[in-house]
Amino acid sequence: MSQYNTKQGETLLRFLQENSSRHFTAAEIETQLALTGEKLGKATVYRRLDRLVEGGKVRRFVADDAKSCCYQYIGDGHCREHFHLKCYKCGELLHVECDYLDKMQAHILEHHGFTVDREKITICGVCEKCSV
Amino acid sequence: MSQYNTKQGETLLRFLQENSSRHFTAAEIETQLALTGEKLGKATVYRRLDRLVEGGKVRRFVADDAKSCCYQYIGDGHCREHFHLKCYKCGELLHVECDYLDKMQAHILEHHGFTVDREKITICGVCEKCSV
DNA sequence: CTAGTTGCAAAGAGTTTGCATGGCG
DNA sequence: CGCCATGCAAACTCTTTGCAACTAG
Repeated sequence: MSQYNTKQGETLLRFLQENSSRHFTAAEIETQLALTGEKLGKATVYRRLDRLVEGGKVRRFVADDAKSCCYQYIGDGHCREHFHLKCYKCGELLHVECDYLDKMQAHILEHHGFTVDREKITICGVCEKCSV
Repeated sequence: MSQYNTKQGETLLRFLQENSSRHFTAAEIETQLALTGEKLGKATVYRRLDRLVEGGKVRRFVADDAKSCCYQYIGDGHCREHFHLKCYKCGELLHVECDYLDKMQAHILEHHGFTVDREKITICGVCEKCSV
C-alpha cells in the first residue's frame, strides 16, 4: 500500500504527531497545513489519513456534536496496552496505564460475559483542567 | 418543540422501541417502515430522530466503519444510571447496572483527575454470543 | 383557526473517485 | 523507467433546509 515516501505524506504525519494532544477534521488539517505553506490536496489528505488509520497510528472518531470525522495521532501499536480518556471539552487525549482498568476488563468478561475491546475503547468525559 | 402527536412520530418511535436491541441508520429506518407500508418522508425521519436524541430516548452514534449515523432506542432518562456495553458484531446493546463500574468512575476521578461522562460512555466490545 | 408537522425537491457538507500529471525508487 | 501518489474536479452520499399543503389541538 503505502510504498513511497512523499513530501506530503511526511508533512501530514509530522503535523499530527506534533499536535497529538489535539484532534482535527480533514478540513482543519488542510487549512492548518495551507497556513504554513505546505498545501496538500483534499483528496490526498483523506487518502493518507485512511492509511494512517488502517496502520493504527491515527484514531478516527466522530465527536458528539460534530458532523464530520476527527483524526488524532495515537502513536504506534504501543497504544493497545493502555486505555484512552478523552476530554470532550478541550480534546486532550490521555493515555492511561492503569491496573484498575485492566481489572475492569476482567470483571466485565467474568460477570457480564462481554469482551471489552481495549483497542477501540475511548472513555469520554472531562479532564481535570476543564472540570473546574 | 414536540407538541403535536402525529401518526408519523408514533410510527417511528414504536419501530425503534420494538427493535431496541438493534441500531439503524436513517436510511434503514426509512426502508423498513416503507416495507410495512408506513412510509415516512426522509426529512421527517431525520427531524423526529433529532428530537428523540435531544429528548434522550434515542442514542446517536457512528459505528466504526460506517459512513453514516446509527440510531438506537435506549429508553427514558433511566439509562443515565447504568452503563452501556455495545457489541460491535451483532449490535446488541447491554444495559448494565454494576457496582464495579460505579467504582471505576470514582477511581478515574480520584487517580486520574478525570470525570467520566457515564451518560455518553459506551463500552465497545464483543458480547458472549458473538465471542464464541 | 393557529401553529406545528409533513413531504418533496433543492441545497449543503463531507468524502470518494477518475484521470492526467508528477515524483519516488 | 515503472509504478505509485498527487491534485483537481466531478460524482456521490448523507443530512439539512425552504416552502406549500396538511393536520392536531
